[in-house]
Amino acid sequence: MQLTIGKLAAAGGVGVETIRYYQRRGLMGTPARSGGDGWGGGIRRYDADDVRRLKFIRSAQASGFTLDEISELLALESSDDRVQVRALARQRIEALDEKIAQMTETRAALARLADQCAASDNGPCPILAAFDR
Amino acid sequence: MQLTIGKLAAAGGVGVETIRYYQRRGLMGTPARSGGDGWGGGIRRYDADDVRRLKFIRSAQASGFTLDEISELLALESSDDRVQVRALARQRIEALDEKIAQMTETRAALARLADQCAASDNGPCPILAAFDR
DNA sequence: CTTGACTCCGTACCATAGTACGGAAGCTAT
DNA sequence: ATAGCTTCCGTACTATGGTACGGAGTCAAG
Repeated sequence: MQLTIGKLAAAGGVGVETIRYYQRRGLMGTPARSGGDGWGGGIRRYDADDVRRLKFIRSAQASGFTLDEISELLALESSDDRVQVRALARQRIEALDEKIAQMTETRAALARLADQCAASDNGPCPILAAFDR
Repeated sequence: MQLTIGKLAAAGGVGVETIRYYQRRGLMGTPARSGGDGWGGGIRRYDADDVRRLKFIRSAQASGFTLDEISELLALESSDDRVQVRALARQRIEALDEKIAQMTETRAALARLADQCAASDNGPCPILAAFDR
């Protein structure tokens, strides 16, 4: 499978400029522009690994990791330091657990708000009160 | 309870500049600078409601809402439109549920990674593979 | 009644994560 | 072989959420 940057971007659901931005940030490599003969020349070609890498970046990002944190994670891909990898993974799991807990709390507060707002029929809905624990 | 902006900021765990930024954004009001006589004059005073509002902003923010979304939520505080309030609350709950699900998935992938990395003893840890569903 | 901390306000600057622009060169279908 | 889409690359601009700065005014304590 050989992809142009446009196809890669489409496969990952991002814009071409985003790929180029990730390359500048060092999150993705820039493949050699496979020279004049046979196939391609002047234009860079991407493969399934690049698609996987891109999808990884997007899902990590959707989970609240910054690009710097994702870089760190990706750097371990080519490292042999299993201790480091496990440590970082656990650290990130903890961070996620905290965020999930926070979100779950906010979710409960919003549910409370909707309930209280459905219950009474006069006066404004107690939005701030719903968040007072 | 009468607070200066500095105390309010401390109570909410933010910097003074952050409060002023929220005021500019319309997330918090700027109380009148209670004039020359009796108490205060030239300096604005805040109260417990402001602290509550500030804490609300911080927790909504920690749950991934943008300041614009928080504005929208806060605008309902003084509104009588219960239908609107409930609709918005439910919409936000759905958004949170999606984010929580995404994070839970990423958490599982990271746990998989830590496991696999602990299991085998040679070669690099399969970071990207751990995210291949 | 002065000193030193805090407030007020405008304006400028910062990091993060892109998005847009524009010219030159490459590729593809007719 | 040429029109027309893509790629390549540098540079510039955007939005979000602050943070910093500087000068003037205010307040509480000694």
